Amino acid sequence: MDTAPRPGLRERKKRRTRDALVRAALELFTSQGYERTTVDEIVEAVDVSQRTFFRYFAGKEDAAFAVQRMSESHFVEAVRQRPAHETPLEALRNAVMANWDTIGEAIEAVVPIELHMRTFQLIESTPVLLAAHLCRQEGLEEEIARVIAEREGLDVDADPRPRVAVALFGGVMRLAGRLWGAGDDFSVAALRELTASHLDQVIPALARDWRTDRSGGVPDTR
Amino acid sequence: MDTAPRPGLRERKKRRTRDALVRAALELFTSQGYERTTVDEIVEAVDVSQRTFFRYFAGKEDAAFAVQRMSESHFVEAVRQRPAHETPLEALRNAVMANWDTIGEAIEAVVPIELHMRTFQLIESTPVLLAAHLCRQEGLEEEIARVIAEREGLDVDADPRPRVAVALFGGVMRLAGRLWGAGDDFSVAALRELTASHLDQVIPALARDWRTDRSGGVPDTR
DNA sequence: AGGCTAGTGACAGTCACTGACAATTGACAA
DNA sequence: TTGTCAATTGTCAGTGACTGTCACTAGCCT
Repeated sequence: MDTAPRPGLRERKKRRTRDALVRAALELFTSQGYERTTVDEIVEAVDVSQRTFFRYFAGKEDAAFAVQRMSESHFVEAVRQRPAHETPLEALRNAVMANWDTIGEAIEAVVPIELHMRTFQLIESTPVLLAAHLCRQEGLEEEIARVIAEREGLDVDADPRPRVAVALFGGVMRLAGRLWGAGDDFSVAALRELTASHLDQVIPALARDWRTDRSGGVPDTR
Repeated sequence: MDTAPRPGLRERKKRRTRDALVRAALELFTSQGYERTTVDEIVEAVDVSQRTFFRYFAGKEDAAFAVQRMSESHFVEAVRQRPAHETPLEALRNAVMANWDTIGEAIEAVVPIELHMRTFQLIESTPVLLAAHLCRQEGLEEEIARVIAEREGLDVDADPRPRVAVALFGGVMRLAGRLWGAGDDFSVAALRELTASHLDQVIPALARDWRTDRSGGVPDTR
């Protein structure tokens, strides 16, 4: 395993340009709004041609999700490496939590965490970005459903449970994210707390008897 | 209540133009692809100026969802009018089914049903449209969650169950839609069948004892 | 050193979308 | 019936995202 076999000057330069573009883009997006920021402004801040921007990113939108992508793939990996004795929802919950602790440095290498947090809110409050976010979210859920199915030795296409479990999980996560964005404490800790409390409210409810217990968080209500 | 107090020539003309634009747009989108269809092609087919198109629709995307919007608002109304004795998920299930029977004519007044079905597939297979679809879907779910909460006399913000139930329902619907699009029978009946069978598989599973019954469709699997 | 090639910039062009203003046309009253 | 008002529409010009092309620069490799 050679994770860093001397990147070479060219590679280093590319990455520096790319990171600079991401930083500039997020900084501008969060400070003056996504729509009100032009690609020209971004490339001017980094001093490269517009054409170069579009060689690094498929579009303006793509730049906004650059950091999210890191976090997401990191999360999938975290789920994959959860011990087999955990139930699916436990594994997912623990993976999110662990992710918050370990992803920090990787993000900070590109942009300040604080900027990443502001970007998160930006996405939630910008229709075009929210749409794109939900779409990639669905792709992520499909991927995770497959990981879960494999863990449990199930066939994703035959047994709907992995997908349902992941959809439920995703729904709760999204709800927590929305509430965090609507609140007034925009710290990482606050998001962590909120996520944890929501997950801890739902998971035990699913493990309990859903039929006789009416106070849990069960959808068979009347 | 006067639902049709003589629309007036002006109104009739507006509606005719709008419908023609929708028809032309969907026809072109489904036959040559959404991205590969320009607004100029659409307006040329109807023989109006491009500016007029953008006065009727917020964007190219907006035209693609014109019929969906009808169907959705019709569905919300259907849910609202379900008898109170049905459980939330029963009400949702029955509303979808009833919707398939009654929405037909309203759609046919604008575009052929068959075109609407092809549009559905188009949305599922076009990333930009899918993103927009998921976004508006989320909005719809929020609206329905409120309707359900009201039916059951609950507070949406205090009790998560309405939202969870609706999210679950939405997830199943989306899954059915995806499978239909991936299959080879593109008829309305096929989608109806698929939707029904999926719903009928999940709803009883939720009503049963989720803890002891391991074959249902329950997310607390191991 | 010198050739190879990836990465870049400059330029022109397409397409979605918008603001402004003028021309048209249905609505309605005198 | 006719004249006025207001809604609809067309024309024109402009912005901004995004793409293809081509020449050029700069790491890389022998």
